[in-house]
Amino acid sequence: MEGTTKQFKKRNAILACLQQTHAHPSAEMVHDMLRASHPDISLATVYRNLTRFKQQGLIQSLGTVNGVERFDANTSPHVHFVCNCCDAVIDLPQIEVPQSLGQDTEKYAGCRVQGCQLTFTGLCGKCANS
Amino acid sequence: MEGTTKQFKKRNAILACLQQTHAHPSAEMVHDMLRASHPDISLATVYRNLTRFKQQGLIQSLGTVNGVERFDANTSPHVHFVCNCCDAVIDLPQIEVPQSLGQDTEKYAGCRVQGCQLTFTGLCGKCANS
DNA sequence: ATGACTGCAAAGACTTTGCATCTTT
DNA sequence: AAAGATGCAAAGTCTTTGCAGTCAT
Repeated sequence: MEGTTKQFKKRNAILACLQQTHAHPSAEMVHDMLRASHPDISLATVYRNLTRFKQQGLIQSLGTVNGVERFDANTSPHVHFVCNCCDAVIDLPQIEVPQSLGQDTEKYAGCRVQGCQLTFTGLCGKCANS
Repeated sequence: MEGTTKQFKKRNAILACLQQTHAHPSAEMVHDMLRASHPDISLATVYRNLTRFKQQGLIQSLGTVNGVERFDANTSPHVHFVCNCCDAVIDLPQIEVPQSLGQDTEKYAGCRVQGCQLTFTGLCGKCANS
């Protein structure tokens, strides 16, 4: 068979991994997660494919948390919370950034806004209670 | 004299540099800017003092832009615009993130919010017209 | 003397890249 | 055979750190 999910195609596994998790993983986290099913997958392949997916718009980067880039397969704009203690990243699909803020930005900065990212930081539930 | 601004005290020069610019510089940008007045300043000293200022709360990090950390001596929470083309960072003191969003975040994520960062991205005035 | 700050170079952490190999068409 | 994907190791960037020398008190 020649479908899109041949077992030896690691690219699909990497994308699937990102789509199935809510952990907003780093390259190394993806690598670790895939080791069970693909014992010989290399970190370079993970990096190469993450870069590719990013360029294709299949995933987005959340920027770096403690020096490490984190990724999200949910490319629709949404708000995140990052725990200062354990580096967990939590989605907040319920929250919306008022459109007017983008318009104000264009007005005040004389720029053209293409995207926006709102990130709250603090302590996640677990870390707050320990 | 023994004031706080002895010429051989580079720490003050680094902080002053950050306070006097709106460029939200990286360590290397600070280093370059200070070379004129302090020809022998080392990049390590800049990094060391930036780390120190951050810990002391004298400056804040904006996170990384294209893999390079950027700093701001304005520690009051405020919105930024980052140009995708030239990496310029622009302050938007006029814009405010509704308080309610932080409260909603605590509610939905079950977390304790300590800070928030809103960053718009796009093309700055210069890059949009060229 | 003691403690603090710095330059330099080495080390570290994260990411990218060159090359040979293997797979797929 | 040709194009593409991958592993491995080397290289590259950005940042931190160890150590010795300098300055301040």
